Amino acid sequence: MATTTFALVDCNNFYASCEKLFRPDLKKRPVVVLSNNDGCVVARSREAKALGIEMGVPLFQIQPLIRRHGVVVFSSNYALYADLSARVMSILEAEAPQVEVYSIDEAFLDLSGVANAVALERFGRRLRARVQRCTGITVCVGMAPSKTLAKLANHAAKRYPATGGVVDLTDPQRQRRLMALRPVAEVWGIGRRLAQRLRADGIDTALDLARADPKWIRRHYSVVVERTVRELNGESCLALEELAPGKKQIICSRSFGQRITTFQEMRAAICQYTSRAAEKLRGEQRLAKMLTLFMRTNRFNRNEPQYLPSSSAELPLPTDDTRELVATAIRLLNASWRDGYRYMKAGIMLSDFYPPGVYQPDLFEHTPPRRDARALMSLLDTINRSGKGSIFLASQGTQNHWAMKREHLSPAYTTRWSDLPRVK
DNA sequence: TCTGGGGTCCTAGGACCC
DNA sequence: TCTGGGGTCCTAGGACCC
Repeated sequence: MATTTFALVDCNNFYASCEKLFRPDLKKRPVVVLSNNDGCVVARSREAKALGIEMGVPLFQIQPLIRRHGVVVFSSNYALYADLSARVMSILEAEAPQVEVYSIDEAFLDLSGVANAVALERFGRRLRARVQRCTGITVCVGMAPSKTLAKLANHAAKRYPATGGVVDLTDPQRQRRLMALRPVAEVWGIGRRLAQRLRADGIDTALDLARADPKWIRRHYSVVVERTVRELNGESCLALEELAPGKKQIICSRSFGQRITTFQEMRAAICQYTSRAAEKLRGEQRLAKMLTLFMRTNRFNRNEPQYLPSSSAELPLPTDDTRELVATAIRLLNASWRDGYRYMKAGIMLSDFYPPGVYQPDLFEHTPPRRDARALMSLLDTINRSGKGSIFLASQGTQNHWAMKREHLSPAYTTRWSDLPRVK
């Protein structure tokens, strides 16, 4: 049997690179991209990393650094990143027979067809050059017999410039040499908590983990960590998944640009989130039977009274009708709202999904579905997708001063005609 | 003053059934 | 009055990922 070879292709500093793409003047400048609400740093260019700006750090904590070094700051512009991501992925799909799009900036490839090490390395370099030429985005490529090792190979490709951004880790000797150098926390699937426990057990490097007894690991940790051990030893336990499995839940939640203190504002926000979630649900072609609502005060402020209610309701029948879902959300809100708190964040979650037409109601559930619902909802989605304007329920409100803060937003260079970059 | 959003999987414990 | 053991389903919480 031929062994499998996976490649992990990962875009370098993806969001920051996207922003730089249309601003050649920023080529050598440190650039950071912020989370929603301009809260935290979620992407840094190479120059920004060199300044010691950490992933996830709140913006206000690095203001002095930003001023001192002239760091250029962007709000996140998902329309831009999603569009560039699609371009990168389409190139990968043209070059490899099987591709799993793992996230917005990375994909696993099945390279089992590529015969030997020389060919693998050449394949990686060609792929990298092609993505660079066609999109302007730089990627790194790691190749190995399991996904976990391919991840590790990719890290090495990023960390060691001498590799030219491509690492073939199919050779077991080479795997061990690299694993001896890398801390266990860098292994895919080992987060902060597990790394801490593993270190207490004397497992410091990736190689220490690879050499641990899988049975012992299973007993003291979990089947997940056991699988990681096997993967580090070149045994592929995680298959390539070309078709994304259907979602099991849909969440729509946001922190507010300004704290919410009134019921009216909260109701408008909840209506908006629920409408958006219903839209996503219809996009998945599913009906939901369960809706959960949650609200949060600011957990970072210890001097403030805290309130974090969360409640769920079952719909009489699975539905994707915005009006029914909004009515249910409002019912939950009425029950859990308390005056006197400064709410920082709220959200709703849809779960317990059914494909249309299969749900078997019992004898006593006979609320007839609204007959016009299907047509109305699909009309709503068509209009809102057309880009010519949008329609929404009046309850969503029109004056949302709590809306998301995006003070450093770049233009929609690739998805809006009026924002097309001009060449002078 | 200012701290993201959207997901998945596993496990332990309780309820319930035979 | 004595009072088992095993299976399944559900949920909450924890851990991880990007």
